[in-house]
Amino acid sequence: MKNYSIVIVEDHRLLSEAIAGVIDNFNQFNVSYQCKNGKDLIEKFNQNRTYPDIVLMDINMPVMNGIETTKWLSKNHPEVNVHALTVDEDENTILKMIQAGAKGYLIKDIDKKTLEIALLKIINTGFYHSNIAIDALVNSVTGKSTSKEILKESEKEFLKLLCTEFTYKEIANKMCLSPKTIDGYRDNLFVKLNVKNRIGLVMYAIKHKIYVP
Amino acid sequence: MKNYSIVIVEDHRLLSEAIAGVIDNFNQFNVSYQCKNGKDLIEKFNQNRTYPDIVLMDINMPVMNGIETTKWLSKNHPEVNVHALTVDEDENTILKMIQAGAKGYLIKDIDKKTLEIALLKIINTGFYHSNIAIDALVNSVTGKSTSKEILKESEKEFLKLLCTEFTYKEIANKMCLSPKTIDGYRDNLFVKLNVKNRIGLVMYAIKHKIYVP
DNA sequence: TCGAACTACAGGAAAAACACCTTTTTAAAA
DNA sequence: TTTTAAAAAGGTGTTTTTCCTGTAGTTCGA
Repeated sequence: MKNYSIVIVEDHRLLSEAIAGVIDNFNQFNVSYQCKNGKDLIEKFNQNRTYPDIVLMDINMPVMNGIETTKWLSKNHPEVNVHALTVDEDENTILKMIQAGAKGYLIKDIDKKTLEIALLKIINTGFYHSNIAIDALVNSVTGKSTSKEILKESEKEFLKLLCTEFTYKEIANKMCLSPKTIDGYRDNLFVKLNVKNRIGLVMYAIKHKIYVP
Repeated sequence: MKNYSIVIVEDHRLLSEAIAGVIDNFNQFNVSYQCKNGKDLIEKFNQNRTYPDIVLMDINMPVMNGIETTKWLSKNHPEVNVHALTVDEDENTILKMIQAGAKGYLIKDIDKKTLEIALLKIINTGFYHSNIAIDALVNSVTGKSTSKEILKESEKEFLKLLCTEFTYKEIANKMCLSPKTIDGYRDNLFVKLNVKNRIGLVMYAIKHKIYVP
């Protein structure tokens, strides 16, 4: 029976070690090494000449996050199975990871047995998705998707300012635009993001990590 | 050499099992059982007649959170060492846990070795705190504390509703109060929390985890 | 080169939010 | 029972936000 190697990319050390411990107990799998973030992973990849079968990737990390790292891996080591392992992300993040090349999406709220089954399925079929990821995919296909990449830079900039105590007039000033243009930005976003007022926009910005409180 | 028993209270199954795995490898410690939340813990405590030496407690959990559970333990089983084990909480939450009776505060970003050292220190001295907890304590003593317990329940309830797209009139309805009373609540909070508008209140609520997006 | 689509911007009106100040209720203390 | 303080509610006026509709300039592809 072949032994498959796994690399964990996760910034919380205890969690990382703990998951490694769980996986090392599976008899078909072993953890080669652990990385604190994407940059760390790239360094280790560049100095080793042997690559793992599966990379388990956290999404929120300092220095270099899961999405960027996954993109790098898809480009430079497409033979490696990247799988997201995270707590509770929104649909958008899940889709971004999948677009970036992740072959699967696991939520951390699974038990040992399920993790083992998931890893085996990844090896055999190339993918495994927790239900939440399936939902996101279905929604994106059926067009119910919350939003793909509809936001322009100026709108993101605007959303960030919305999350402060500035009035629209002040925001217009900061962005060097007429207050009436700002009105337009806002009204567009109301329709695009399907919210009724500024609070709705603020919540959107926070949930999608455009503004981090 | 005595063997100390530990109970883990943590809602994410994988994480919970993983930590349990790490701890079971320490030769002076073993995990008696794991609980999904505070309610679960109380049930297990009530049916067992033997209690653990240490309880490792997550703070954010559904059903019954870490603070409430810690209060219950301090009252009903003061001989049990409760220790918070969590990711990154604000000063307020740390202080609340300590007030509730937690003997220590560990951040999840520690490595295996440190966890073992921490557990030993807990057994021997009764406490262990990650640096972040020390900071919070020092700040609270030196009066720099962000905010103690200035908010009443009704105000927290109001803050939660503020974070939605409801208008003040609708909020008044939900709270069964006159819109004018709601105006008063808002104006009070503006002064108390030193913000200018609803956005400021929303940000306060989020930063202090009164509302979780 | 024509029009479709997009961006910046305006006017105006109605609704909601904000400010300030007063009065009534309620509940507890003296 | 009177006093007092806090909570709830009312009045009035200003500012900001929201909602419409509409125009001028630009870009870009057919």
